[in-house]
Amino acid sequence: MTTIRTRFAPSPTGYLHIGGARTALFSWAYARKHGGTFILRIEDTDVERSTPEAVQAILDGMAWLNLNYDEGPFYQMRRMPRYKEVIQQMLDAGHAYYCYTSPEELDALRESQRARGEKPRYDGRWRPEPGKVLPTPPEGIQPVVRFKTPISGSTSWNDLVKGQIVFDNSELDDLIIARGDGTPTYNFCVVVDDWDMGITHVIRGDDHVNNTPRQINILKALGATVPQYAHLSMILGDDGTKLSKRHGAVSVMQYDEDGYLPEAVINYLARLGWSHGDEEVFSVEQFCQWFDLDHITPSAAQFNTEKLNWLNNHYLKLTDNARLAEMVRPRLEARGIKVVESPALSAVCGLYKERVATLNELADAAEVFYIDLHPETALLEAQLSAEAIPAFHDLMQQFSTVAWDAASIGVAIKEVIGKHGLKMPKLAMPLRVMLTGQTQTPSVDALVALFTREMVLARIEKNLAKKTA
RNA sequence: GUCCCCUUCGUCUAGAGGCCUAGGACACCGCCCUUUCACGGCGAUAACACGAGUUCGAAUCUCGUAGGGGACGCCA
Repeated sequence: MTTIRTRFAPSPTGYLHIGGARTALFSWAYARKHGGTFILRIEDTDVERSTPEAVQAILDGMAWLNLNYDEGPFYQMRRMPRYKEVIQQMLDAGHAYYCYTSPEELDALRESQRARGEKPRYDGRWRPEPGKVLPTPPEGIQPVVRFKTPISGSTSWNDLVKGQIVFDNSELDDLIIARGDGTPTYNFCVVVDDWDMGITHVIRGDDHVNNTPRQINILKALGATVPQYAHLSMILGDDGTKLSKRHGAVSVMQYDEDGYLPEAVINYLARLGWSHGDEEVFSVEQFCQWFDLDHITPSAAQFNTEKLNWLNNHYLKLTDNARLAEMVRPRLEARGIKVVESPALSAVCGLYKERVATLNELADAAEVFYIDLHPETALLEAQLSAEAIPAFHDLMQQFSTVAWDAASIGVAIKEVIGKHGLKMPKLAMPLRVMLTGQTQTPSVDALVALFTREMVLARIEKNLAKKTA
């Protein structure tokens, strides 16, 4: 029984987006599930568009999601000698040939084919055949190398996600495996790498389905073992359209930025296109145990931020307060807010984590504890009735001596409203506004207890003064 | 245009011929909890794209139609 070897092979032409992250996650999980090996391979043969920054962005994204690889990262640009060696072998074996057709001629060919309603494809004019007389190679043209695709028959494989897929070889043309300058092209590098690296399961995006028969044919020509393929359908944006810069095709690191927990993103992505019965919430460890290719949905899935938010809130509630504070602190500091020792940020996070979807919302909530707060006058006016003012003076009296815990504070508040014949909201609502500038807060006794006694007294006094002034 | 793929509640999905009067989750709506808003609890609305066929029986199998997506590069 051979061990499972999977790979994630992004091209470093941009950040790691959500679709790529899911592909990586599934490849990774499949290897983990079977005690196999997960390989990271950087497909950087497009010198024009590949950048070191993008490589770093991909590495960062994977690190954030905790998708660790066992081998690599391998860089295709460093494997040039190997590719050239194999190209020569194919040339020698008659599996490939030189083609002198210029890009301009190719364009013209494709255009005329399209005009006739045909599938644009190379017509095989330089393909050697028994008894066929080839044109004389023109001077001064660096030929490309084309793979000699079988002319008849069909190529098929049992896709582990989509089932049996068959392509007529007549649909495939002789693809270029080496450019005029001798550098190999994508489909060829993939084949050589998957072969050399002993990949057993190619788990990749749906957009590669059409490349698969070509790759299988090259693999066969090379006498290599054909791996198993699993093609994952794409992820659509929140609005059901293709992911793009405008909606959702953001870097996974954007989710970090936006205050999502990596475990929430992993859990969400795992459930997007894969299922284990009715299970919705599970750890990565659990996911790795359950993961299989049989339960991957073959159809495209629409990203749903609402559900991600729900999951994130779930994981936020599970996270201990100290860790939350460590994640919220830099977010507050980035806003220029100095987080002081008291009120304790961990306690603030503990009280508010029930009610927020993201770390940024947690930071929003925590902010009022550390700034010089000026509640909106109109809001205070609306909440603070004249009859409540004497009660607030009493409340300050009580607050200056009461034991500083939520229970005692609650008792003190009840005493005051009882004495003044007020309903709870008459006092609680303006108090919320004075302390936080908002009418929606956790229960008022717990809220008060979070602040220092001095802060509470100061905030009440300041707002009372404003009111009476 | 040609080839390939896809199609269950608004969304993610369960479902491998009878267990389906189609289940779960998010969202939405209602009720409860409550000192506001959340959280939580309970409940409701909501789907097998369409048409044929196979079968005693089809969301599940076959064919067709429609719609959607992908690919047709000296990009990956």
